[in-house]
Amino acid sequence: MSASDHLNHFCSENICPCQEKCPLSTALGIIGGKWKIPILCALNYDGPTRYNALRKKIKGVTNTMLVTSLKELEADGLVLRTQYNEMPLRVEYKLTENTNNLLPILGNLTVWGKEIEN
Amino acid sequence: MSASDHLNHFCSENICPCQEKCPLSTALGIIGGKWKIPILCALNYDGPTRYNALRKKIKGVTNTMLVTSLKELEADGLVLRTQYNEMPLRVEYKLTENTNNLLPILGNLTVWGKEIEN
DNA sequence: GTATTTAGTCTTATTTTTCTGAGTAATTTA
DNA sequence: TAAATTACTCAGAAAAATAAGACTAAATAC
Repeated sequence: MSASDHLNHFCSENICPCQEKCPLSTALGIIGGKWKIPILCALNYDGPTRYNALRKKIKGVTNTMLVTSLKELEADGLVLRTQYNEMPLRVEYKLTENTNNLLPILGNLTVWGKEIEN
Repeated sequence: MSASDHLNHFCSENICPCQEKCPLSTALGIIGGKWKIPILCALNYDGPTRYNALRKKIKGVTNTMLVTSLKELEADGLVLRTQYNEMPLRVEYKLTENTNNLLPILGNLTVWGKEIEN
C-alpha cells in the first residue's frame, strides 16, 4: 500500500510518521497541559479577564500553574497581556487574533469528543 | 460582554469554561501523550502494520510505551488489534472507522501549527 | 497604622509520565 | 542443539508536570 492511497495525511509531507518535530506536535504542545484549554475557554467565553478573576473562574488552578500557563500562551502568541498602571494594578488577559483560526478546530475536536464518549 | 456575543464556543454549552470534564478534554486526553500521534500517523500512512514494524518505524519508542499506547488507543476505539494465529504469531494494528472523523481535524491542527511556527 | 487588594514569586512536595533494560513462551531456522 | 523471531511483560529509576502554600510590593481604605 503506497502513501498516496491515503487521503488524510494529517502530518507533514515526507517526514511522516512524525519522527521529527512536526507542526501537529507543535500545535498539541501549545494547547496541551492541564490548564491551557480551561484558560482559552474562559477567555473565549468571557472576553478580557483580570488575573484574579481568571483564578476564581478556573476551579482548582494554583498561582504557579496559572502564571506558568499564561506566560506560555502569551509566548506562543495565543494570549495578550495588557497592564493598566492604575492603583490597584489591573492586568487583563485576552485572546489574540491568532487564536481565531484555532477556535473552530477546537470546536470540531469537541464534537468528535462527544461522539466518542457515546 | 455576554456569552452569546462569542461565535466560537468550542466547549460545552453551559459548563464552560471547562470546569467539569468536557468532550474537548476527553478528545485531547485520547490523542495526548508522547506517542499517540506518531502511532496514529504511522498507521494512517502505512495502513495495517505489525507490532515490530511499528516499533521500527517509530523512532525512539520503547516496548513499554508502545504497548501501553496501543492498548489505550484500542480501548478508546481508535485502533483495532487483529491477531492471526500463524507461526510465528502475527498481530496487526490498524485505524478504525471511528478515526476517520478525527484525521481531517488533525489535518487542520497541522495547518494551524504550521502557521504559528512562522 | 492596620488591613486589604492586586498580581504575582518562590521553594518544596507529590504525582504522573516516560525510560531503561532484562526477561518470556512458542516456534522456526541453521 | 543453538540462535533467531515475534509480540510482548515487568520492575525499578529518572524526568517532567503539577500541587501546596507561604510570601511580597505597592497602594489605597478604614
